Amino acid sequence: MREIINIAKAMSDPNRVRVLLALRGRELCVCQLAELLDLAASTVSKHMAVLRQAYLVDLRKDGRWTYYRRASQGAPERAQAALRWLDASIGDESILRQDDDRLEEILSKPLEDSCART
Amino acid sequence: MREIINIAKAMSDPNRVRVLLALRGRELCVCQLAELLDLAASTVSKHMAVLRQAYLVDLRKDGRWTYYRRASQGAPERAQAALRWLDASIGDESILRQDDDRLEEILSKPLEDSCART
DNA sequence: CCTATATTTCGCCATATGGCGAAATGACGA
DNA sequence: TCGTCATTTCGCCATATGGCGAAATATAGG
Repeated sequence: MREIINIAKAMSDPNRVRVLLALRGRELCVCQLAELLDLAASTVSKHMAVLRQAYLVDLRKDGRWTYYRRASQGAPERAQAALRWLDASIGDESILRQDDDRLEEILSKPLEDSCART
Repeated sequence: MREIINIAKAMSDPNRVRVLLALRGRELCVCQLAELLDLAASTVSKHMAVLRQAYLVDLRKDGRWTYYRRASQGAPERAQAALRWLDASIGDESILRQDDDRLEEILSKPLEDSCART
């Protein structure tokens, strides 16, 4: 029950859903996510902790950077199934298309442009 | 997106999850649910409005009573899929077994015993 | 019409949540 | 060792949420 609630809570915020969708097929670091969502890094960090507690994302630390990616095979089936549900249920919305465009731009430039942008 | 969020929010409260599980294969009226959860009827009513807005439950009015049941075929696929996810993901927990027992008892007695219990 | 009763709506309160900036932490490179 | 920078943690604020009881609504039955 606790796990179900954690997953549902994690998915009940628009910014966290946008993160999960942005992480389809790639990993992103906190400052890239912060730029995408236009939120403070501390806020993104808090969101990622919620997603992690639900086992929806995993992290990989590389030097100063923390890269988040979607939960993999090792994750509880509940969490994997929730991600499949999200992917199957999400519609075609302008904000998501905007995120896709924005992401492409973010990924095409050096990391320093996303981080260190005070 | 809005719909995804509504569904996730609806499933992010323990009492609402208990309701959804109690409604597997049957319909229940507000006072039966209130007795099961040991909550005020007004609180249950509010919970049911949240579930309804997410298209997870439907209602049928019969005289003074309002019976709620799980969303049927007519409901959005997103909602049906969410219920399937819940059923598949929920574990075997003592509170749920207690609910099952409690429900059996509630259903075995006349409706008046659940309602009008001021 | 009047009463009883099931439900919903309305106010209210306590707690949870999401946002920020500042401070703490950890790693890199000089 | 020191400074820089990405991230997290902390403290704060505004709003959302879940709970209740009282009042409003709706229906059954005198």
